[in-house]
Amino acid sequence: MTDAANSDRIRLGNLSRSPGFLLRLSQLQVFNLFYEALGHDQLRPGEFSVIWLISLNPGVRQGVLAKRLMIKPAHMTKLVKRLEDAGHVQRTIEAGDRRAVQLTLTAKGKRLVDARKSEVFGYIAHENVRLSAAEMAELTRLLQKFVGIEGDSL
Amino acid sequence: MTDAANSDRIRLGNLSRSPGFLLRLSQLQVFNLFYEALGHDQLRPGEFSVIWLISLNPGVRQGVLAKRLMIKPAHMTKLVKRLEDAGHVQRTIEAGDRRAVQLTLTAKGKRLVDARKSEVFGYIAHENVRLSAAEMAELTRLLQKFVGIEGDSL
DNA sequence: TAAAATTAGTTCACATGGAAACTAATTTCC
DNA sequence: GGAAATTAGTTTCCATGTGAACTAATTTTA
Repeated sequence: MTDAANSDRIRLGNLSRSPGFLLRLSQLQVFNLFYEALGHDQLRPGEFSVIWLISLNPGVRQGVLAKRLMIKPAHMTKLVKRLEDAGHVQRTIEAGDRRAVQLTLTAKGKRLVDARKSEVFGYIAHENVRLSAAEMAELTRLLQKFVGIEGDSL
Repeated sequence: MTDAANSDRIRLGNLSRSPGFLLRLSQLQVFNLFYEALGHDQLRPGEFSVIWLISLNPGVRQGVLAKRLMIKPAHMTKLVKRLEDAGHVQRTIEAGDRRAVQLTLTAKGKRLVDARKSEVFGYIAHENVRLSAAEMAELTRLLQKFVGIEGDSL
């Protein structure tokens, strides 16, 4: 039973140092924490990101949002449609350029952001995580640099 | 044109410090690097992980692999079937427990691992990345700790 | 030892996200 | 000013991955 075939402890070799693999595992773990904390309602991470950015940037074009969030335009169309159907987002054809769609929050959307923001930005409690507060801060700093986000709001 | 509605520079607020968001962006970036370096053949990250682990742990059960890689059993079935159809993996019903499936590499599978491993573990060149070698090492260390992988092979 | 519970894996139906082709509006370039 | 190119967004179809229900084999328990 100490044989690799039957043990749960398997050798990872270089995979245990592979950033891609570690990022994938990390993201799955964070997703699980998110859903434990916020899954009770239907709010999903991507959806909150979108309404959050609309609340900070009212009137933003959905293409600009897609680019910043690295969501493909085709997917963004569906995401925004869901948010519109749910009554959180208002779509407006831009006056100057009738191809473009401007996004704003409805009153309901604003209430949702307000009600959930503290949970959304606080669901990674240090009790649930193997890193200290200082390590978590350093991890965040390195990830920011890795993806090219430097300041607070850019 | 400096208005949020029309600018590509949008405010992120707290999202710019959200580990979940940063992990997602990081993973997309790493995926892109992987596909630039290795996309020419059909090898995908998940598939390589599987044959890599089989090469290090011959005879491993596919359920054990699924658990370690955080792949759902239903998906693992399809993944392994693809690898079997491609002639990389051999499935064997375990003698002692006929419910279980043991995985080993074929000669072709071994050749694939050997041929690609240096690329797979080296595609994140420091030229392509905003972090120094030391920062990359620290990021890797923190991610390992975050997901609970401590030593090399566990 | 027979019935109940658990475990390993599979199948099927669905959801999530992406690529390619498309429409409509705008800009560029003779 | 009109054809060609570009841009914003949408639609359609497909690949990837998951949940739930299922089969078969094994273990537990009364």
